[in-house]
Amino acid sequence: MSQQRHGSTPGPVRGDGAVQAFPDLPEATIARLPEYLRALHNLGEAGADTVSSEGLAAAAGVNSAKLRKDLSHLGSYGTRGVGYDVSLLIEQIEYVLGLDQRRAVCLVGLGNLGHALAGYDGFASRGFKIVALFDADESKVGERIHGLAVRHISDLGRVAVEEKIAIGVIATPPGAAQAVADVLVDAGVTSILNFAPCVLSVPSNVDVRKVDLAIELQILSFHEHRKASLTALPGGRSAATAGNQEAVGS
Amino acid sequence: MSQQRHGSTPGPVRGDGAVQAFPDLPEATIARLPEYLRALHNLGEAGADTVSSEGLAAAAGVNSAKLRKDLSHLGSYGTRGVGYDVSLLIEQIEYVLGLDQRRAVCLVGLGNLGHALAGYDGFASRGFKIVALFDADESKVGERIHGLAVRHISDLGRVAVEEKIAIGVIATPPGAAQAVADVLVDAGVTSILNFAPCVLSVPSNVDVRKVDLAIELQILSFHEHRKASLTALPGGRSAATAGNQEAVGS
DNA sequence: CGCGATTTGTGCACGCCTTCACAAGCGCCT
DNA sequence: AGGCGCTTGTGAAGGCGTGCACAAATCGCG
Repeated sequence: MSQQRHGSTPGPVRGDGAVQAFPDLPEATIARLPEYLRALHNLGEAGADTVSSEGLAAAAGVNSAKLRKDLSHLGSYGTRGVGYDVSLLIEQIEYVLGLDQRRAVCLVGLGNLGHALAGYDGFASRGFKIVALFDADESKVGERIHGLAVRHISDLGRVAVEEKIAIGVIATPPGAAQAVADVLVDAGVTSILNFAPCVLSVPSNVDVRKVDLAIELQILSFHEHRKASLTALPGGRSAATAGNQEAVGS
Repeated sequence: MSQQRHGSTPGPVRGDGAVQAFPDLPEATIARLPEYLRALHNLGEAGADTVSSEGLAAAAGVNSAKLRKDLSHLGSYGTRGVGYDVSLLIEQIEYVLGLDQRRAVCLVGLGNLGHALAGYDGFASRGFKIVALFDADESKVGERIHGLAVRHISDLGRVAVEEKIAIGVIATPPGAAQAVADVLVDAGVTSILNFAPCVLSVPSNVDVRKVDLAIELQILSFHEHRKASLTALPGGRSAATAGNQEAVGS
């Protein structure tokens, strides 16, 4: 595979033919890279030229040691005594995440949530382009949402192949989600973002990420429950968690 | 503290006064409980009376050993040789998650996403009730969304106290999120669900969960990137000929 | 009543991730 | 040029979570 991002600076480049993609970035690291990226963009717009691991870690809400280890995993080079070059680091992370290539996204299910997702700025601004919308409801077909016409779900398979859809977003009711996933998989889609509250069965080469808004609330509810049962007890520190969330007292 | 769900079956009850809420459920377990709960509801509606750990694990998409360990953590008792009583387990999990108490939720920011969240069925169906909507845009104030009037954000603090808001949902642009969080915290809200793509600073007794749709896509993008670099190798499959090679179907 | 089939609950080992602490490296100032 | 302060990159330790494998327990049946 060619496609080395820029030949100028040294980096994790294998000069000898095979690039071997990415050795084995820890999943936890990958999940944090987008956060670093956003922080870096903010810093860049603020005029910063370089950042220390401490500064970037604070901006991203993580431990500085963790940040350094994450960046070291992807072979990124900062400069000791100085920090990281902001724009260089942005390039590197975007390359690792594959954001230098635009990926076509389709959205299936245009209920409440799907409607909002279709117009969500965050997608376009991060290099993702929604190229097709689908719904099973005939009455919705043809409707234009944020400049894109809704198609009937029976066209999903064909269009997904034609448009080289890379990522499918499922925002249907749970009952329809598995069928949609099957069609997407048949069409060669290998990444699915699932908003439907159900488990999807897919081949092992397909990645599925799930976002369930109700689950998030239930997790918060648990912590509320826990905290509430502690406030009854005496003692100052009512709900001192050994805690997950970062809590910069500022 | 009282509120022991049913005195009949033995459980994680401390007969001696202090109940001490929940010992220390692993965070990973807590995150899975809502998934189990949903699977249980499905099974219950399907007429199942009891479930084996194997069956429930399949329905929830996890390993059966993990499921058993999770349930054992909260002291739940199944019956060896039989399985778990569906309705009893539902009760237990709902109790642990604190879903037996209705928690008031407010939603701040009624853009694209906020609008959808206001009408999202998943909240109400899980026992959460959105009791107030806020936005900074004067032109939106007074508008009724799914039966609830939008109030101006300057009322947030007062209303949050009056309505005993337990959970605040932030769906504002990132620039406004921190200010909203500060107001919520001042009003005594100790749980925040943040959809804005930014880091929030809150006191350590406040729990923040973050949902960032763009991050999910970027993680998928990485895996696409990684997979794409492998398709160059033999056995590579082109999108067109992607036969549906079944994975573990149900 | 006893036995076998079945399923839960859990001790244990392994691997991943986080965190600390520090040596190595870089730039700047004198 | 040399030394000093600052920051990165990383070895090592500890904690957490996962999954295996099996003992304990319960039910049903002969």
